[in-house]
Amino acid sequence: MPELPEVEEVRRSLEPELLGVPILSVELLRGDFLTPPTAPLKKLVGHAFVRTVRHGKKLFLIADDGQTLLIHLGMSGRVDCVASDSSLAKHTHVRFALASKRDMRLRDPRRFGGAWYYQTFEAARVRELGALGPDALVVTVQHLAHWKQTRGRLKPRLLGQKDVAGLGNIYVDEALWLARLHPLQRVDRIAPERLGALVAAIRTVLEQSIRSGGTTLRDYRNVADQPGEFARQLQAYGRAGLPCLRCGGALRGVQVAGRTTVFCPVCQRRR
DNA sequence: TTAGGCCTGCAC
DNA sequence: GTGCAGGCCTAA
Repeated sequence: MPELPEVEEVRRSLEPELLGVPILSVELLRGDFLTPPTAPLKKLVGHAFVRTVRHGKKLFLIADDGQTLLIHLGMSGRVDCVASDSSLAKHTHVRFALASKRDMRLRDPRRFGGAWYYQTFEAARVRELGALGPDALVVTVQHLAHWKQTRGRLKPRLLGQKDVAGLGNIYVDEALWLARLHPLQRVDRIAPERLGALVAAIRTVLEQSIRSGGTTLRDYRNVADQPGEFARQLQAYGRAGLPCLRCGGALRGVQVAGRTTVFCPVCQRRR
């Protein structure tokens, strides 16, 4: 579900609900959703989150004393902001009651996501960002210049989060389609101008999706339970067999690194 | 580099 | 019932 645009929409829609509002109580309903499971969440009571930071698909909530909660939404995670007296939805794992008489609730049926507690934001960023590449919204050609000296295929590398952070299956396919690059293109053989096209396409696709509130295929919702509207603008993802909106040829569906992949065999030539 | 595992829900 | 799903980690 959530890739960079969806996490960004969650962040933006969460801020007005959360920032500066004192936390009245914290309830961990499912211990193994939190790392470490024994983290002193109660120490957040009396404090307020005052800042949010997103890097790739990771969302940091930073309290006024530095305590930091990292949220990763995995495949089915969501953050709900609802009245504190509203009934508890199934698969709600953490509940923050706020002085506004509203709750922030972390919910995740498949539990591929989770929450991580840190005493300080610095500790969180050291631990969480160490292995991540630059955020996909600000990645540049210079960041990818070292690809010339490395092996690997384009789509798996973009999904790996180490070169660029924030792309998942949907937006990789969209960006590759826009940049006219084949998903199995060797990264060391991408011409400089094609690399520029890739970086530009990544930014374009992500910014357009953010403007639409992200992509809702089925589950994704922002904190106010609103879906994203980018699904209708998808050019490649989910369109295998349908005509390419650029050349009219049939889009092809294949498996790449075990992931469903759609591309245009005419526009996206392998070099 | 690929396959499998982690989980649940949903379409078929 | 089977197969599949937007993520990501581990092991072979």
